[in-house]
Amino acid sequence: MNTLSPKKQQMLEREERILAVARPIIVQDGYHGLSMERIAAEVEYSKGTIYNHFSCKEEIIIALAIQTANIRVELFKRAAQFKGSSRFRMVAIGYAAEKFVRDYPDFFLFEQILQIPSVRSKVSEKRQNVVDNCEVQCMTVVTGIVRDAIAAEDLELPPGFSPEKLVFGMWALTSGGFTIASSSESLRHIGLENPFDLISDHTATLLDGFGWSPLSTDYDKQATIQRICEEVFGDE
Amino acid sequence: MNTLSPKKQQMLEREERILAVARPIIVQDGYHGLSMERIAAEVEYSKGTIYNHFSCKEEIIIALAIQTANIRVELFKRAAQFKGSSRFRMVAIGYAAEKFVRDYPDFFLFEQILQIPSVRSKVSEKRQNVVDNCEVQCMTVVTGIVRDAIAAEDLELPPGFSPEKLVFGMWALTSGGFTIASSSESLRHIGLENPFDLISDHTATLLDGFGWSPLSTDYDKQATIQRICEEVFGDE
DNA sequence: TGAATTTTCTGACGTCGCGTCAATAATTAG
DNA sequence: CTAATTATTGACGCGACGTCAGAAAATTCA
Repeated sequence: MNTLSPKKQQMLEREERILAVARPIIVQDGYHGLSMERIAAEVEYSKGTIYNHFSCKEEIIIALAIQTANIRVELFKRAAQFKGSSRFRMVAIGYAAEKFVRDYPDFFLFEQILQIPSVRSKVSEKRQNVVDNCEVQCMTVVTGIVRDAIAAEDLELPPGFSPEKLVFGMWALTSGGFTIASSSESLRHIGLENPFDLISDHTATLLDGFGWSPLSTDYDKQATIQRICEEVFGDE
Repeated sequence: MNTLSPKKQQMLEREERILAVARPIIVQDGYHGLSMERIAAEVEYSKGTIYNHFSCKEEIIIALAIQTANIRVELFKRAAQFKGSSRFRMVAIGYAAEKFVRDYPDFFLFEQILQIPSVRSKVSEKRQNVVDNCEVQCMTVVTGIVRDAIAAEDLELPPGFSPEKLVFGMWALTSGGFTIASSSESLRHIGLENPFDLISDHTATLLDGFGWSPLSTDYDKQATIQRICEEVFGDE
């Protein structure tokens, strides 16, 4: 079942090596610093061989994004399993999102690059679907928690307001927040530090706005996060 | 005072022409479709002359962004002057933001491109400051409304929670929302249409979460927006 | 084992876009 | 009207892209 033909095995290994070489290049020197020639030189294969694996550098970038996107899915799934009320599980998701951004800041760079239409149009539909699917998986996990909350009567959504809509808001707030935090200088102009805490405060307020109990005023956030760290992610 | 030397005048005019030519190119063919050669050909000047105005294509993109960013500042300033309670003025801002995205969708493309570090590093600090400053101006306008709300006792923020922090949340939510709406396919996967209404609902809920009165449950949103359209933007 | 065949790898090649700069044309000053 | 200054041009060198004919390696078969 997991036995691949040694041929394919070797192929995959080399693919990993190419990605491993490409990652620091793009992290350090950005989109324009990454070139097929440079990868070929560093990985010590010819350009043609690299092209056998990836048809352009954008394809490499999305492959890097996929590696990391899978990790996020895992983090979200783990967070969703936190033993506690729906609202606390939501806090766990927030923590997972934050942890992900902290641990894999590169991902945001890849995502930004891949958002550009003229970049996106160069990558295979297959890989695009994989990233999209990762995002959908994450959102599905969160939607599940929203449904659980409704079932448990921790939350009542306005008529016609689907769980997906709530998740959209959370997603917009967090991804927008992380994007601003990671890129915009306007933040410091305005005297804000600690964007992560801020985002977490805002998601809490938004959920309060929906009346998702227990409200953020009724539980000890610090203690909850403490528990999440220990029980879900095994951090101290 | 507004008399520029005819030299400079002519210079400016040509700059406008270059930008006017570049805009549709990048809108249609994206970042990679835009090249100095192509601009030169279409504007019927030589490449060298184009380079006299803009030192690279990224510089042209940011110039395009600046044109549009100024419009947003104007929209926000106008919205802030809506005669009504602080909460309604906030709704007006939301409407302005939405109107801006509707009327100038290109701006998001430019912003996305300019967010990429390796692109950003190619543009002059001067122009970067101009865009940053536009963003800061917008946020300052909004912050002013928050302060007014506090002064009028429509809103009480938690201790240590500055108006700027609230604005950050609004900004994250709307810009994140618009970004997802404009790019991600995940939306339709999940069955969401009308992202604009959704964003507006979420901002309302977030403000409700802060207890900014009148709460969204206590006023007629449709009617308010109607008034805003007429009184602030003169739309029917 | 060794020749034949298939597969994989290679780097030179044509192309394109960038940014420069010496030469040329236009403008202004004297 | 000429000299000096300023503006414009496009050819040039460079680097990256993506391709492909041929070299090298691996595999098959007698």
